[in-house]
Amino acid sequence: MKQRPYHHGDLRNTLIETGIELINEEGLGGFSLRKVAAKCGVSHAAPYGHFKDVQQLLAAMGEHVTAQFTASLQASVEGQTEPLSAMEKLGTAYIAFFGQHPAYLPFLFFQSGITIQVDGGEEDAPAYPPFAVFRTTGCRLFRSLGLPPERDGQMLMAYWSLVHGVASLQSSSGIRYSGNWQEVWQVILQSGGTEDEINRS
Amino acid sequence: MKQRPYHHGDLRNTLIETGIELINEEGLGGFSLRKVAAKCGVSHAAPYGHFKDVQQLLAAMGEHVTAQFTASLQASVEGQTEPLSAMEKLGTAYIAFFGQHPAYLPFLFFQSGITIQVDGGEEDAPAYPPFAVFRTTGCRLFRSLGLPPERDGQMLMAYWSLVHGVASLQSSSGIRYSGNWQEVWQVILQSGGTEDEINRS
DNA sequence: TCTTATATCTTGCCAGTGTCAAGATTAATT
DNA sequence: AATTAATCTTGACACTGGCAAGATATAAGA
Repeated sequence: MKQRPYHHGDLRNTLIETGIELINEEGLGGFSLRKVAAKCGVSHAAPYGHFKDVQQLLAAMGEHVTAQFTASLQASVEGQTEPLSAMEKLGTAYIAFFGQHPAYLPFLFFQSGITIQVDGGEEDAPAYPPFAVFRTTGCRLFRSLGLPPERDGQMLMAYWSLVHGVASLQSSSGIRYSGNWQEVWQVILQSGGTEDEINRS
Repeated sequence: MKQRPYHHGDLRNTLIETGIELINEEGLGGFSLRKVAAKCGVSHAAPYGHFKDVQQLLAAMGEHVTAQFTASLQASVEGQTEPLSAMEKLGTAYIAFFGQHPAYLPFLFFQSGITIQVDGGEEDAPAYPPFAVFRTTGCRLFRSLGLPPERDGQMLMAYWSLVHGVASLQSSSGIRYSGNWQEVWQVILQSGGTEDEINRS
């Protein structure tokens, strides 16, 4: 039996992955730095060599999960030729992701210190990766529907907010809605396909 | 100087209100049972006479805040004769509430153990009070637009999800969207006003 | 009124948490 | 080989939620 060497070798990454495992197993409330350290077979203060804070570990975990989230969204639209179908698949994937990982929503959006940066006009900060998938897929749809590009921002934020709201309401509180969610967020997609006048201020 | 009597007199309610104050001052992360107790001028174990858990205190606080929330929504539609305008005002009030109390969204929807019960068809459990305002206001609008009542569920959940999503994205992560939010959630309201065919499954 | 019982609050304690400081151990560099 | 730097451990501190036992005030019964 070879016991672990004094130096772990790749503790930083192991902490991140083990921390994510812990959140999936015990939820966000069951997370603690000392549990993660113990799960890695390391003393309770070892993480402080790699993260100055518990918040910093959570932020690193958040980035890791966000990358998986982005990849999941990307995969959902890969190879979709029909723009409307792609947008629907994207919404489904968004909600399914948080349905399969109930702890991720409070974790990603309230605990991990990740900041969501949508295109802010003049400030050219890197966009929030999941939103970039929305923008790519959405703009493709809007062009195919002949919508003016000026409305892209509105439509994107509307669809994103709607999908995010569905995910939140489903994931957070034990919401019971007997209807079909898919029909719900198709409401907004149908709205884009019509030629309603937009002459209210 | 009259020091407080041994028996507080109304500790249960004071704990609830002081706990809400604490959350508003220090955020959800800064909340602790002992801080609340100290703020009430009472020992750290006194709350256990009124709540078996910290979760139970949080739940009671959540109900209290939910009541305020409901009142705020109700006030926003009071006296509104135009159905569309009422629905817009309702959405604005929903988002404004969490904009003014940034700590309430994670608190209400992830921490406090309140359960959100939407009309579940056969089970006649009490509906989530804020949603009841949505239903009243929404159905009034949908009737005035001549929409079939079968679509009420979809439309209500869509609008609620959208507004909730906007509130979440705004309140949770430091989201930066340079556009006009009001235009965003009008997208979905406009969708109801048209006669698009609904013959997709 | 005096005693008893009940509700309420306090003190003291425990395990668990995040965080820091000091020391121990190993890897890297010269 | 000797020194330096990186990494991990141990021990401590203040804070947290929760429990048990005792103190105190109110209510009820004689």
